[in-house]
Formats: sequence, structure tokens, C-alpha cells
Amino acid sequence: MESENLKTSSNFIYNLIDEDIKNNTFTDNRVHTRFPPEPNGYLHIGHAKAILLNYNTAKRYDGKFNLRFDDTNPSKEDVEYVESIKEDIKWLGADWEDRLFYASDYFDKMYFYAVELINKGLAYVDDLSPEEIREYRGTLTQPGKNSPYRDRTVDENLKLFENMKNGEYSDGSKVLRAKINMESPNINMRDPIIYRIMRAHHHNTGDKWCIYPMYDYAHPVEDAIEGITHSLCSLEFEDHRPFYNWVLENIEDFKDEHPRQIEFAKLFLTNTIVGKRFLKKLVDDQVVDGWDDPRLMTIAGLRRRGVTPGAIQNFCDEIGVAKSNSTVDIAMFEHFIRDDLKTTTPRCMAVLDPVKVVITNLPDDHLEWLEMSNNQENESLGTRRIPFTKEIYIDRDDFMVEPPKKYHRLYPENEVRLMGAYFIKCHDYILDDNGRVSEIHCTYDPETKSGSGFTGRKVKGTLHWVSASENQPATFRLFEHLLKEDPDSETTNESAINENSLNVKDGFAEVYLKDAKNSERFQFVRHGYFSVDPKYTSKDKPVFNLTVNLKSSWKIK
RNA sequence: UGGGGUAUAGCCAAGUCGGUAAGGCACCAGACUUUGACUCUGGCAUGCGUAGGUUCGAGUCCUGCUACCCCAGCCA
Repeated sequence: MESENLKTSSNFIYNLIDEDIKNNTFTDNRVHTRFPPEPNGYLHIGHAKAILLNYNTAKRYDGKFNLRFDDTNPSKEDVEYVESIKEDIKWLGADWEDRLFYASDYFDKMYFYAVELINKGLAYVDDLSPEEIREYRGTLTQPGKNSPYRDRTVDENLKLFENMKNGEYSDGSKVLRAKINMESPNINMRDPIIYRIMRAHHHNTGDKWCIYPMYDYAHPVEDAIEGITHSLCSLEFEDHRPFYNWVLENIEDFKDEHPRQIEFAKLFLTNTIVGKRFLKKLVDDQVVDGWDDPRLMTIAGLRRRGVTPGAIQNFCDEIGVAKSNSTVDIAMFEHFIRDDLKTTTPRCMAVLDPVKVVITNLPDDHLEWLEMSNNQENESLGTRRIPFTKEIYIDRDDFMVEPPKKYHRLYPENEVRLMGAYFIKCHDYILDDNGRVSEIHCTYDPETKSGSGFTGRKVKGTLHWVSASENQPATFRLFEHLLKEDPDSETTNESAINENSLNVKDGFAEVYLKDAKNSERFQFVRHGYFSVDPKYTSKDKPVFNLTVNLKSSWKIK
């Protein structure tokens, strides 16, 4: 994260905060943000945008950033998610320091403030059934009508609400509602429910409560209690804002200075869908290998795939934040992944689809150790030695018997460079019974050793290769986008899934990769960036996940 | 005339008081190249949803249209 970026980049939220500072809206011109996940699922790339936006906004203004679990609905939430969410946010680099909170920490206060609203005649207990409440609410174009229980006295409401808390009523039989206006054109202001009766075991408060606050009431109170100044949320909460403000303006503790809700557009990516239902189905149907499948845009999946936090940060910086719904081209994300890995990973060689090359003018037992730079753009990554032998492997598509125009690779009578080694020239090849190339015969020219300064001839192509006798067998998991088409949110289904999204190859890597650690990242030249899969890698055979491929302007036409 | 939003290039997106359309991705052309990668150079909106108006001057102001998104959970 470039701190200068933080200071110079511009978006409508920063503009609003700048205005608040100019107007001294908040004491000491504080800026305090928060990320409020509900612990009911895994975080994904869309959450990353929200997390980093909140964190960076706080950092830009020397403010604070809280992590708060919005755990107001125990029937849907689970501790299982709390740990994974914390791990993902930490990994992304957003630091909440000592400010980890839970909405459930505030249940007592929320109850207290609800009583205050009742006392002010601003809330009432309603006995209507869920169906009746829906009917009384009206529709988008028709006003609602008052509940017959709307005019209960303060004392009666107080008593009833206390009884609700004490478990005297069955689930769903009563609710506490804000008393606002059943005819409001904004449905969210038609006496929204603020407490419901629900007997569910809460991961934090156990069975202490049988009533739980609704989001619309809980959220502003949580924000205000924590001293949040700018409560950033997604666009669909825009018409909840009047109620957010109503709550805070009617609570004495908060009326004078309370947080401001600002809505922004969520991130959507092409070829991607992150909806919980869709993801869960993929996992349940075993279309993918769990929530951390590298093809998923979950944070866990991206991490397992080898994507860096830095890449995600730079990407989020660059896409910006605005209020228009938009879908970012996945190519932009991939660009920032390559960009971050370019000078930070060793550049090695691996052959994924091997075909044997015999160098006929080399003795059978030839073994020569060649020194190669690990990254020509970053010499601090050092060098390594690679074994050169009579028999080597190259990738099958680097040889053609009848090459098309502008094919720069190996073909009969053509000479190419073996990266880090010598020029070789093809003089023969062997076909198997199916007419497939099974062996290529070449001669090498000892004059052309890499680094020797040889300038006698030039070649058009440079091939990567691996010794056939001195190597590290490895598995390569190649990924394509999970979806063939751009998702249409709700309607996208299995038919959009790219059946080629996973392609497993068994091949060979340099011996250098023998000691590769879990999650360690490499570039395999002319293929892409890979990282060691922590799940499938075994002691004697590494498994590499394709993080992102290299670009290529070569199109076989 | 239910309410709330949004429209700047193929995709994101900046554009503070009206002063003559940033940047990134993608793409195209060329240079360089021991990765057909990287890097570098050049190209890529006489126009900002649309029709009018105000003005010396409009993406920015005014008026009328149009398109798309969100809202009728005791979910968040």
C-alpha cells in the first residue's frame, strides 16, 4: 500500500470526510471506521474491497478502524466463521489493533436504549402475527395502516417488553416496533421492527437472551457506542439511512454527535459469483474442493491459490469506490497479481506436458551444472544451479513437425536456445504408433553457452526445459475462470460453470523445487505464477497451483 | 408523479468556484528481449445517457425525457 496513494487518491467518501473536517462535524475531527461482518459465511473478494476501504480511510485520516462481528441473529451465525474471518482480515493487512468487538457485547445497552424509546412513546409492542404485519405494511405503491396495538400506553409497552425479555411469550408472538409512520413512502420507516423473540443459543451470550435486536436498530447503536464517525455500507442500505438517523437522534446519549452512514457500490467481477447460496452449492455438490478451492474468489481460496495481499490491496486502490453499480473486468485483478509477483518470485523452469529431447552429440553420462539468476529484474533473489544432461524434457507445444508461419520454437532443422544452457538444433524426431512425437533428436553447440557472450548467430526462440534424469516430478493444477459467462447474480447456475476450470498435469520441475515450502510462490517461465498447494502436496511430490498465467501475444492462427 | 439511487471510452474511474475530458485495465502498432513475459514508445471520448436552455464558455448550472439498480424478512 503506497501511503502517498492513500493521501492523493480521490473518491466521494474522502470528499465527504473532508467536508466534515472543514465543518468540524466530529469532535477533534476524528475519523473512525469499522468493518461489521456477520459471522455466517466466508469472506470473499467483495468483502476485501469493503475491509480495505474502511481500513485505508481510517489510515488516511490518522483515524481508527474497528472489527465488529454483527452477531444479532444467532439462528444464522456460528463461531466457526469468527476465526476464519479474523484470519482473512489479518492476512489482508487490515489491523484492528485491540478493537475487536461483537454486537452481542452491547445487548444490555441496546435493551436499555429500547426502553428509552418506549418511554418516549417512540416504540411499542405489537401482537400482530408475521403475516398480519406484512399485510399492514402496505406495498411499494400503497401506504400501510396502523396496527391496532400501536397506541398502547408507555406503561403497558414497558411491561410487555420486559415480559418479552423474560421469556413469557412464544417465538414470533410479539415484536417491539418503532413508532414512526405507516404511510411513509419509504417502507423502512413504516414502524420497523426493532426486537423479535427468538429462542436460539447465541455463540457469545448463550441462552441469556430470548429477544434479539434487528439490524436496522442494532447497527446505528453499535456504531454510536464505538464512536464510529463514518459508517460505510453498501448501496442497498441507502433507504435505511433515515431510520439509522432516527434511532440515533432519539437516543439522548447519541443525539448530539452521531455517526454518519455513507453508502458505496459493492464490487462485482466478471466470470465471478460470490453469493453465499451459489458458493455453498458448489461446495456441497463437490464441484469445488471446499471453501478454499483456488478457483473460488473467497479470501481463503485466493490465499491458497497464491494471490498476495499486496495484489488485492493494489487492485482495490485502483478500482476506486463510487456509487454506480459496476462490474470490473477480471483481467484487471489478474494484472495486479502479476504485477506484485513479477519481481518477488524466483523464475524457474517446469515442463507440464513433457516430450523427450535427446542431445545426440553429448555423452550418455553428461552432467553439467549451469548457474542461473533467479530473477533478472531482482538480483537480490540470488542464483541457483540447474543440471544439464543428454536427455531433457521440453513442453510438447514447443515442438512442431510442420510449424505454422512465425513459429519461433523447435521444428526440424530449426535452432533454438535452451534457456540458461545452449543452442540446440533439431535433426530428427521419432513418432509413436499413433503418429505422435515421442522423441526429438537434437545436437547442441558448445560455443553457444548462455552467458558466454556468444554472438555468432541468433535464434528466434528460447525454450524452457528440465533434465530428464535430474528433476523433481511435480503436479500442476491449472485453473481457468470458474464461470464461462458473466454472472447474472441470481440466475447464474451450474450451466455457466466452465467444465475446464481445473486441469491437472503431471510433469517435471527443476531439482531446485525439491525443497519448496507450502504456499511458496514461483514463476515457471513461459507458463505463469504458481504456489505450492498446502493441501495436496506430499513429502516427495509438490503440487503447484496456478496463481495466474503469463500474458502472451502469440496466437497460433 | 410510491420512495431511494446511478448514468464520463470495451471495463473500472477522476473531474473541488462553470475555463476547454486524469489515471489504470483491455486492445492496436512499434522498439527491446536468454520468458512470444517484463520494460519502453505511440495510438485509443471534437465528446461526458438524451433533448433543450442559461453563458463569451457547460461533464460541471437549469428544465424535460430515457435507461438501469435497490426497497414490501420477525435476514444482514
